[in-house]
Amino acid sequence: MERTRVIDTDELLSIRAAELYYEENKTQDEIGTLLRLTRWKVGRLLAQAKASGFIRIEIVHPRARRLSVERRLREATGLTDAIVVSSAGVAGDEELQSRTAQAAADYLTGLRPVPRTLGISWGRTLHEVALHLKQGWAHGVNVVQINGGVSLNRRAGTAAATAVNIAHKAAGAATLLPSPAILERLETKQAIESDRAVAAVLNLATAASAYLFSAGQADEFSALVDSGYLTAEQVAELVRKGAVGDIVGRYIDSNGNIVDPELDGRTVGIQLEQLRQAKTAIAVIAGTSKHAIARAIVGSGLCTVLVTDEDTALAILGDEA
Amino acid sequence: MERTRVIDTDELLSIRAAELYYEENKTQDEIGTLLRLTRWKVGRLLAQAKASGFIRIEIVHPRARRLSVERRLREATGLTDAIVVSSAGVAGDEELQSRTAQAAADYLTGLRPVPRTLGISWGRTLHEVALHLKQGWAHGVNVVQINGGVSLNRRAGTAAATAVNIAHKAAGAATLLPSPAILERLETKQAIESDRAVAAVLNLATAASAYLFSAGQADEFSALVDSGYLTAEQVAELVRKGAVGDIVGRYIDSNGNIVDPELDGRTVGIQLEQLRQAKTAIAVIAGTSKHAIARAIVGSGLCTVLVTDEDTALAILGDEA
DNA sequence: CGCCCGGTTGCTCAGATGAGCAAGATTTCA
DNA sequence: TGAAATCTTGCTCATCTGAGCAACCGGGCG
Repeated sequence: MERTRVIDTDELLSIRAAELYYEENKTQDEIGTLLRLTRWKVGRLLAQAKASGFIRIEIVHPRARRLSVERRLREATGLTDAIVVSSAGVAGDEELQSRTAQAAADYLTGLRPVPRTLGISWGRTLHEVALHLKQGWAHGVNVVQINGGVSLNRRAGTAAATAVNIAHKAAGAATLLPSPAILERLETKQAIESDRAVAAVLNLATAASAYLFSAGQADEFSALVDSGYLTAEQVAELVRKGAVGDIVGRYIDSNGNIVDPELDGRTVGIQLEQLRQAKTAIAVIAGTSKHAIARAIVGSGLCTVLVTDEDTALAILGDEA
Repeated sequence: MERTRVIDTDELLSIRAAELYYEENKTQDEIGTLLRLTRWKVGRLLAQAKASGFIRIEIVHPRARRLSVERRLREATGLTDAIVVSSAGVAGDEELQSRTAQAAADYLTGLRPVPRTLGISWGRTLHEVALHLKQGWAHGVNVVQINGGVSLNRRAGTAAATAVNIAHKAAGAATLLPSPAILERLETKQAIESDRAVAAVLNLATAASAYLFSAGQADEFSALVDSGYLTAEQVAELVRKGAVGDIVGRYIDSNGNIVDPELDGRTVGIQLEQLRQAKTAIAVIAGTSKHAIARAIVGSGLCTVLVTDEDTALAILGDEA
């Protein structure tokens, strides 16, 4: 900290002017009289104060977005769209996730063209997005799961419920993927994928007109560990190999590459290439623990649209301060 | 927390409008086109957003003051003047004290009429005020100490140095009060007060045209404990009797009354009545631990001017939130 | 069925503000 | 020192914005 920085007279004046302008809402003219300056000088001081960052304007509201950050994200990453919710005055990660989910629901509702088929993953975040969607948010959107996980999930049915909920609220049908997320043996996985019922769903998923998914961090709190697909040790091993998190059940490193091809081979769901080639792939990611995976996803083109919180967005932009 | 509060359409619109206005700085007209509203509606939405408190404007600068809080303080307490420094983006109490001391120095520099004799107390805060004063801040201001404490002070001379420093920078003379702050026996105190040298200083102090002083909290970290005048146990006992802190060495309760008349009788310095009757009595008080004593001082008319930090000011106003 | 009333909308108009320009002040460098 | 270069100042003018007003809308009530 530079304790002894020189503060020149104009800087002080600009602060006095700002106080009178923003706190006392006097006109620049009145301030001019008070400080014995012309009103033009006051205007310039004010502009200077803004430019130096002494004036901070925050919009404090759960639905507030950070348009300037969104713009920077779009420009820096080539995303089609970026939605960044403000974290001003937020207590914890939970509130942040809720706000982000709300924003994702809003985005989905306003999405044009309306997707005929929407491929979705499952998890806490997606579940919350479903909750925030309003009845009738669209008409005739069919929903299809893009990765396995229904049966083994501890709170059985959350994954299915998410898909059904989203479809129902859009007066469409839900198609579930009746398969575990990860199988123990490659042969089992190949067998299940060749099953007509499963193959049909995967084909539908591959042909979806838009995707909506979240991502998980790579640690012992991951949903895949929680659901019993992986042990904490297995995840720790993946981390050693460079994993930063998972997306549709597949663990990737910071460059967006599959970390463990063998494991990946046993994972049921669409391929990452599908997401990379999709015209609309919406990633919804919030919370401090997901900065790394968010960065990896955006950096490697796994989504075209990112819905996230301000801190995650700034982490992606490399703006730690 | 009300999670399910209804957010009406206008509220959401006003947030969108605010984002475009403050973050993207578009004109109200442009926003109107974007949101399919007339520019008047946009203006009203913006006004509504401000009125609802969704727009927060902060001036982030070490020298920034909170004029609105100052005004409220003046109105609520009848103070002649109130100076409140912003605590926006402040790390710890130390930074807060430094800012407040700076503000006190500024106030003193601008004080009119310039006092011929300035009565001051001593302590960490006053020392820092002295440091922040600029060479030549006034011409011919004489400084006189208003309470004892020179000799016993651990870092001997700080108290004296403060007075000398302030006087020197104003091309004036310093008069020191050559006495301990508190004496062990009443007789000793009476003896020392009747000594010609001491009596003369006290007379001068009583006749000062303005006073500048700080205050101490009542706990084991008090400067009087630190200097060896009182033990931690004695202070604890004072607290039991209702003490919230000390001012010019005298402990008062939340109503501004002397807590322990016996102890007070052994304390050397001007009487609190002197401060109450003074035309200009400037109190400089900063930090979370001093909220109670600040409140007591202001509430009981012990100062005409208060220089403090935002949190302390809000505590005095009863605005915890 | 018509009327009244609170609330909202679009507008006029005056005051507030920012962009751009030319004159004046200050610094820099030969 | 002198002159060029740069910065600062005060100004004009066009635009932006808020106050206040009249018209309008929707619903309750006689």
